Amino acid sequence: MPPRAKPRISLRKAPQQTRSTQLVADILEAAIHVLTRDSARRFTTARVAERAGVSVGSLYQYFPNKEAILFRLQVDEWARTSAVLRGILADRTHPPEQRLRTLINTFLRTEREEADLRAALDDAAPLYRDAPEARAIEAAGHRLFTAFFGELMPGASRRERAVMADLVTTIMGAVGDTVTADHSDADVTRKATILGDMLSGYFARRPARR
Amino acid sequence: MPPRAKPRISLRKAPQQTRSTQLVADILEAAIHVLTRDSARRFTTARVAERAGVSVGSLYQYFPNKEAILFRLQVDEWARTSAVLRGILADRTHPPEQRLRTLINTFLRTEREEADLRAALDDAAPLYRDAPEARAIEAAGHRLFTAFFGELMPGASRRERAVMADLVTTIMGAVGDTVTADHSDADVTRKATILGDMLSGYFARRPARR
DNA sequence: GTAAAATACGAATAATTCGTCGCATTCGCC
DNA sequence: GGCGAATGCGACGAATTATTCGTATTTTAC
Repeated sequence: MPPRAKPRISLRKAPQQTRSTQLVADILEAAIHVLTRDSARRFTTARVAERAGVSVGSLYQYFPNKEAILFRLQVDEWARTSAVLRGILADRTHPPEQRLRTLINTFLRTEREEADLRAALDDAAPLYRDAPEARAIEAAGHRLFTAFFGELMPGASRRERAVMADLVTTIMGAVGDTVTADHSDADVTRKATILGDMLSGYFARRPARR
Repeated sequence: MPPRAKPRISLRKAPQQTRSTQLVADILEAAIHVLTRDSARRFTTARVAERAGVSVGSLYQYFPNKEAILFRLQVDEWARTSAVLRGILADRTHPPEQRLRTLINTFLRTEREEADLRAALDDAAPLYRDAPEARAIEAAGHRLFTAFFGELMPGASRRERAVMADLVTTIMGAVGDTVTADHSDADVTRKATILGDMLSGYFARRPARR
């Protein structure tokens, strides 16, 4: 296979004046609108530009391609979420298990709020997922958990912690994806509780080594 | 919203003569090839037809649209998998917990074998997922587990079992998705063991009622 | 052998798509 | 007020797409 030119996905140039800053903001807002009201399939530069009240040309001034817009939304989303999670995990005034439960609960609630956007972004994922910038985000999430598992799994090897971080990330992400806007508070709590029982139960009784 | 015309996704007409049966088979095989070698994004009726050594027109004789091909692949895949799982769960000569562990192990190994196709089908999912025929498959999987959980969670309400079936289906699916072709046997076993510990541990110590 | 049904073909069509380019307008600053 | 840089415009080119339809070929039934 020929060494494919990886598509750039970062901003083409940074907006300098206020009007262009606003323009970028408008585009992102419009992008969310198109993505959720229409669908990932109908996510089109023309549609986004029109909704934003901006011309396609202007859009391409700041975003090198369609994928870059999606990626930017994903970055912003992850920034919001990870800030919250990081705060919970770092709060050493509570024992690790409790922090884990709080994290699950908070995470699921966050996911419910952004359910529509998340679902659409997931559908569009194949478009931006392969970019190197996207990998960096995954890695960041992974590190977040791996560090925390140092507390939950005393004596575990780095490799063991990494495997667990992998698994927990996967599980939480998947369960988070099932939480839609029409889940009631009780539904979310139920799922969070079960998941909390499952994980903390596992950590408590974890076989010494295998 | 106008009552959208749902896209048909079933076969347009059944092949009758042997040559047409072969043609459909060729198309499906070619579809797998295109999906895995290329990608969901490049999955095109023209490309599939060319690879199958068949004309586009012939393709449309039997498949009403592109989505129908993808859906058919998904149906076949699920038929293979569910048959195996059903067999494991139904074998009452082993205790439920052991069956659960066997199921997880077998499932993950199955997933590894078909990893490429599965990943591509997942990417293409937005195209066929919303069809009513597709919902039926999900429901079938759900019933499979709900029934089994009657054994694992004696005394649990139907609703409780349904929630668990939901959760377990989600978790297994997600973990299965992480298993790629380059996972070693040891890797798969490790994941299966952890998942088995987690789930069966939970079932064993499940709080009486909440 | 022949007629009808089934099957196969593939060029043509109609829609969409992304991304660019040359030019017009506005801003920041002296 | 005026000048260069930043910004904004939107028609347009080039490419890809799904799907149809009129016609040609093959099979089946009698």
